[in-house]
Amino acid sequence: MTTTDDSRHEGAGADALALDVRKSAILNAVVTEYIGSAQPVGSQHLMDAPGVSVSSATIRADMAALERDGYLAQPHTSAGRIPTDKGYRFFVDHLVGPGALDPVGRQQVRQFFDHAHGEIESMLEKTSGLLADLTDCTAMVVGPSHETSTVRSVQLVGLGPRLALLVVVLADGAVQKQSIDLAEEVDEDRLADAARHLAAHALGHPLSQIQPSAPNSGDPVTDAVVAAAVEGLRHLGSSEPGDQLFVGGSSRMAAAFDAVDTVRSVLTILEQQLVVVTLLRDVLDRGLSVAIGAEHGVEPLASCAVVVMPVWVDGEVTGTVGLLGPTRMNYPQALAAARVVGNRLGETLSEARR
Amino acid sequence: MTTTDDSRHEGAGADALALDVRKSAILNAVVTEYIGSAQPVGSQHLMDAPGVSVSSATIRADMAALERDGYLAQPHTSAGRIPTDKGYRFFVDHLVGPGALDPVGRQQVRQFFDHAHGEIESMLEKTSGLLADLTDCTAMVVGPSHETSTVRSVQLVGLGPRLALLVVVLADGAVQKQSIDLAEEVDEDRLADAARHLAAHALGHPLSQIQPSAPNSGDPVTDAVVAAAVEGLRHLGSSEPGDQLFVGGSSRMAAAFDAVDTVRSVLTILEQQLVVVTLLRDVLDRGLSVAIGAEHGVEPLASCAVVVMPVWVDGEVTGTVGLLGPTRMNYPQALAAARVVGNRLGETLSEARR
DNA sequence: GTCAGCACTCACTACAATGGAGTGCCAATC
DNA sequence: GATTGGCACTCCATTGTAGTGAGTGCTGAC
Repeated sequence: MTTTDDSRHEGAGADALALDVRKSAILNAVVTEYIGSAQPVGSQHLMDAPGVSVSSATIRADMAALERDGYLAQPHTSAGRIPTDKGYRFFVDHLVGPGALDPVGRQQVRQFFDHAHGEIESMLEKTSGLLADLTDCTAMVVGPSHETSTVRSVQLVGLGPRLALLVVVLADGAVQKQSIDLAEEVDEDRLADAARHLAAHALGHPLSQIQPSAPNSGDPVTDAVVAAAVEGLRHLGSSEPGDQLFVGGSSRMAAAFDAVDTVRSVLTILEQQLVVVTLLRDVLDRGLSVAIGAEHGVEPLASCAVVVMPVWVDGEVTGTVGLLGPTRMNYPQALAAARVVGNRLGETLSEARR
Repeated sequence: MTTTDDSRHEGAGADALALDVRKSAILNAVVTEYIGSAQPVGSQHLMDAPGVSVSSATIRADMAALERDGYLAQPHTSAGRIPTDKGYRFFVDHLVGPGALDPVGRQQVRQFFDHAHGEIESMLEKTSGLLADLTDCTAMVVGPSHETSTVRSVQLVGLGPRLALLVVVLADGAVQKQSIDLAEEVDEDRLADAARHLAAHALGHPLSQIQPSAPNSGDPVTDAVVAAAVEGLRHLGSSEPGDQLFVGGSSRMAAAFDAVDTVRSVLTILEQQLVVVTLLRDVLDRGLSVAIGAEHGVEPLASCAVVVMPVWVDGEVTGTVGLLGPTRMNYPQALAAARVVGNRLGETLSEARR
């Protein structure tokens, strides 16, 4: 309870998170150093850190206090300190400024988005690669949800006597398809008829708000096709969003850990799209941009941290970019990269929409 | 040159690959044992192997000969033997019978394909997961190439005043899209006109054989749109096939090796779609179904083996299923699984096509 | 050709000794 | 009273030294 046994302390506010200026500087230095070296850092190495111009003995005392308060930990008695999850948390909350990307990275981002074009999926895929390159982390990009996007065109294409393909184009340029099994043979004219009825029923509505029953056309065969197609549309609208996740640079997880078991369990998680998408959404919903260690509640990722950034398209959050790395990841760099890429991605998508 | 110094030898054919019956049995046992245990196997453990009813001393002599001929290797002097790439090669060429999947696996495959439906991409994705589950290897599925598939429908959907989306449906059910930048504003009617002209020009032809120039319509604006769209069509036809690769179970690579470096380099390769697709095609083109170690010429995969199986759709090879594992992977199981899944996948795709 | 026996090799393990980085504590100092 | 140099202590990591055992190659007998 005596976290601030020092005279100079800044506003001992609601929670006991406030730290001595020097203790902050020490914590800052430990985290920064450990992020770089992955080795426990001792009091000697901190003497020439900025904001810490005291002897190693004093640093030791402060470090002992920081350990008591749960910000630092010791792998073993005669080792240096490493940050705990709580330590990282304080670091990202109080010690990491807004921060900008390094010039090389800025250049990379600019070049990428200047040449971004074509299909949205391949662009998102490439964006995940870019983020991974920038940060040396595994990157995740969740594509814009099409929930609110309205139907711009529907089409029925016959592929076989009893098989048709429903092709839907949404206002944001997404194309979705769904094969429709037909109860009986339907010729091209009937399909075209059905497509017209379908268009009248669905155009301008979001997929999720399409009414289950379409008005009758008078022709029972056409009506059956329309009914099947409406079912298909509704199915598209309710399908899980997992198919819009792009993971890039998963090999970087292997570079981040030296225990092959950890790598395996993390990769296993990354293969489960639903888990990843849910994780990112959860973190975002809790108003966080960083989730460290146990904070995100996915056990196999206990030694990982997640950085998320929403993607705004036309004033609405429709996508997410995320980074996954070890808890000792480079937070300032990761935050800056995620922010910049998320923003530029949002801008690019907004432009494409109009 | 005296690889067959024994009286019983089977047709000392073109190359000196023929081996003593007993030596074959020993090699077989070593490979089988090593695949299971990942430990060098010694002469003692082989005494009760099938086809080897001799003393350990005799086995030692044979193993020494097998080592001289390059089929086996010793990690160090006083260790057992492990197979070399050449040893594995002999194993798969001469010692692995056609082989069938275990009943549980067969059941899994049956169940999977009985319920396979819907979009082709998601089915291929899930197929890669199935193969990975069956074999505990990383699985790769290359989707049917759309090179020969004919255009079934083309459509132009306006997304903005100067932006249209070209949506193409191919006869095999594939949907491709390409955004088209328009030089000037074009209204819906003109787009529909252009789409009609486009359809007349392209319908029934494979994407790759669409002529660069379409007949004039009389209206210069429409013609400009058609020209841009034809350009888009041809671009789709010539685009690299990389986007049709699905990799499943990449986490299994982490379980296969205990050197984290190896895992990283293999994962890096798996992220390069073009490399993987080229690799699979190369192996197939050389008439092989297995490529071991250095045989496939991708250095970072030197400690890996690849199993490939073509996917026949309507009497034509249009896709590939592949497995990637350590050179000590379970070849009989992998071959059986790849064969069964490849066949069933081909059948399912053929059915969907008609 | 096969086999039992034997000497030999060499990774693996356990154990003690050493060095060093880092700590906590304390008395002296500013 | 916070800071500091000094000091004893802890414990990991490294090195050196057997001892063990699995496995081999060789040889002479059958």
